[in-house]
Amino acid sequence: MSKMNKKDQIIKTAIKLFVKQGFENTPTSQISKESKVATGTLFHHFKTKNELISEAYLEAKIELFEEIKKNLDEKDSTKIQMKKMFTNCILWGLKNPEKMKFILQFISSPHISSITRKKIEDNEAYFYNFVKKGIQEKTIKNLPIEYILDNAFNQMTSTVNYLHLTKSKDKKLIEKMVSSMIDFMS
Amino acid sequence: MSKMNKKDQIIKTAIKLFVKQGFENTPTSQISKESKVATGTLFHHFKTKNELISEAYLEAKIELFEEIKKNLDEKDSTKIQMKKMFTNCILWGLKNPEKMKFILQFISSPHISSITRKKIEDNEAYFYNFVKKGIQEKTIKNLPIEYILDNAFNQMTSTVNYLHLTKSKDKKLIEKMVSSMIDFMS
Amino acid sequence: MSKMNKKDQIIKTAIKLFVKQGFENTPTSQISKESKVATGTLFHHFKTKNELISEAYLEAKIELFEEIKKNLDEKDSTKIQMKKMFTNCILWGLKNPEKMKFILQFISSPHISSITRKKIEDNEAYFYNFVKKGIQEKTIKNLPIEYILDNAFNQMTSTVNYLHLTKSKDKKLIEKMVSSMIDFMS
Amino acid sequence: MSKMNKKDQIIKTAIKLFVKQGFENTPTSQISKESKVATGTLFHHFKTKNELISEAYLEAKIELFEEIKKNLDEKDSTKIQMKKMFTNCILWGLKNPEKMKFILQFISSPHISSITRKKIEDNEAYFYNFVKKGIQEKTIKNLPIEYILDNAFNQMTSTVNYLHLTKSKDKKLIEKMVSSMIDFMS
DNA sequence: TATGAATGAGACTTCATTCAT
DNA sequence: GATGAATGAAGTCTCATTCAT
Repeated sequence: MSKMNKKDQIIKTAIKLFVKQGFENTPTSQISKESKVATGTLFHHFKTKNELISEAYLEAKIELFEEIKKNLDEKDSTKIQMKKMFTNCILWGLKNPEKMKFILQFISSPHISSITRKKIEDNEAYFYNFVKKGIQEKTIKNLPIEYILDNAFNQMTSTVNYLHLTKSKDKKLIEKMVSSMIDFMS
Repeated sequence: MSKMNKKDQIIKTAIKLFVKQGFENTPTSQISKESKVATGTLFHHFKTKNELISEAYLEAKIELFEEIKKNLDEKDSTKIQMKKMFTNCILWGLKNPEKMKFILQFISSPHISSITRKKIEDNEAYFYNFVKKGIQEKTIKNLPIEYILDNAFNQMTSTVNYLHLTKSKDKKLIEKMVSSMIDFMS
Repeated sequence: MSKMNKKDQIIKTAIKLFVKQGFENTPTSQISKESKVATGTLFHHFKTKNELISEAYLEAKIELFEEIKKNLDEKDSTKIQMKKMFTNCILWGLKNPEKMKFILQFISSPHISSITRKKIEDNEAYFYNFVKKGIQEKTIKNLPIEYILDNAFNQMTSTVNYLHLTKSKDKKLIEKMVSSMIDFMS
Repeated sequence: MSKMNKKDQIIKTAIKLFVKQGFENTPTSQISKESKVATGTLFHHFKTKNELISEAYLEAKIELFEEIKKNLDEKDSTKIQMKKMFTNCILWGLKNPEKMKFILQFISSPHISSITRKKIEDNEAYFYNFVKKGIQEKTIKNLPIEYILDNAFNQMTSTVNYLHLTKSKDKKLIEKMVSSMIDFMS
């Protein structure tokens, strides 16, 4: 048995189930049962189901952010870094297609508390600054930063979606898609 | 007040509420109450809640398709037609932000029946052929057609979303966004 | 089977159970089961358990009021009318000791909605005016009317309680008690 | 701040909350939180929630009894002693409206253990004997002693309640009320 | 076509109490 | 004495859907 405490065990189970079934179709009873804790334990750690959803979402989103930033070298050119980030994201998305959908689902969900949104925005600051610098350098088009970020994420979603649906792992194709996204931005 | 029949009134209310609250958080009872019809009436017109959302989705999507195709001249170049379509879509989205959000929200919803999906695909054929021709002409990048279409729609969503949030009607900005999308595609 | 509709059947059962067990110890599930209706039916007629409690309370209280006013002759002297009312109340209380306790229990309950309180006050107006007239005639002591009414009800409660506990039906004793109350008031 | 120990702090908080919300609507968790002790601490001092209310009730009632007996002079006439007692009670009630309400609310609560009831009865013996003597002397009406005691307490409750609600401190009024109660008894 | 009372499975949440630390 | 995470039975309420009128 892993040495995970009950709260973490609940979050882990919740993510797994939300990803598989969507959160509206995942009763708290199922989460507690599969976490092997009592119903009361879940509500001891999370006042409401929404609070659990928020925390689970935050955890998933932070995982993705960390993944995107992996192996980034600030000495590389903006374009190369962008390429790396897109690729990181797509590869993670292909390995975790359901988690990717899960994150997408939540983007405009009323379940996410404003506190959680704030924490996510803090994590997004890194990307915000990256784009800002790119615009200043003229490597990235002078469009509103929020627009660029949102759009980039949406494009990655389409990409992962397509690759997943067609079960394609064609490296050339992925490269072409990434370069298409870079065309959009620069 | 328009002389809308009960069925249309129900669809209109449903879209409004689904967008505001999400599908799972909108009881049919609320839809019927706000439509000023009896609960039985809703189920008289739509066998199930899923059938209601499927019909609503189909209706919204077809309206959008018609709008995008408006004033298109086949004698124009592919690029000019593309520009017109993007612009048509964005303008419609700005005029109908709720419907646009609704379409976005339910793009990959498990509640939309496969029959409805099939009908939508039939309507999408026009755009599919448009892209196909563009690729043959080499005006559009040689990427999978489904990917291009999905991506294009996602980009328009981001765009409408951004413009709507910032309440911007800046024509120059819209033009830049449209040209960015065209860069992506060509 | 009685020709009572479901709503009335629910109220009747609720009063019976609230009286026997107290309302905090009476689950809505028991009420619906003993009323032979579905859980949903109870909540179709009463939005919340509190709404049911309020209506049940109102019904019991109005029954008592009607009972107190029974056989009253406005041509009688104030004292004779008072005597009749006290006696009516005590006899009803002895016949319905549980209902009497139920009413008492609720007097300052937070479960009773303000709408219900208003309706009860309307019904109490009769007694208010009776006391007012008595004070003007100098048959009743010049003390605040609300005070007199509340006190009178409390005294009747003590009386019913005592008689019930000791299982006494001693007519002489009851008469003495009534005359004691009248002494208090006049 | 007084240097109250945890047990007393719990009782004090419990009384306050029981009066405001009722027994059934006051979770032990709220009591421990507002007392700034852990949940376990509450159950360390009181085996069950019922034991807590029993102890709180006993404590409040004994405090009241002591207060009523204050400054009593056995050489005074029964009437004068009665007057003093009524006045003592009313004044205490006005100073401690919450405790007074608490006592009233739980007079016939099934949650008070029979052991506690027995202890209270022992304390009531003083008043029982006082009334008994009064009846023998013919200063007090020949009615059942328990009835007289219960009724007297109920009347004081009404009185305190009225004075508290109207925020009246009118000495003349209080005197009239006291004399009304004495009329009832003698 | 239209109505709305009736249904009952199942959802979320509460809460007194225990126990290892 | 003091702590607070853990428990799980039981409570209130929701909601898509049906059906007699």
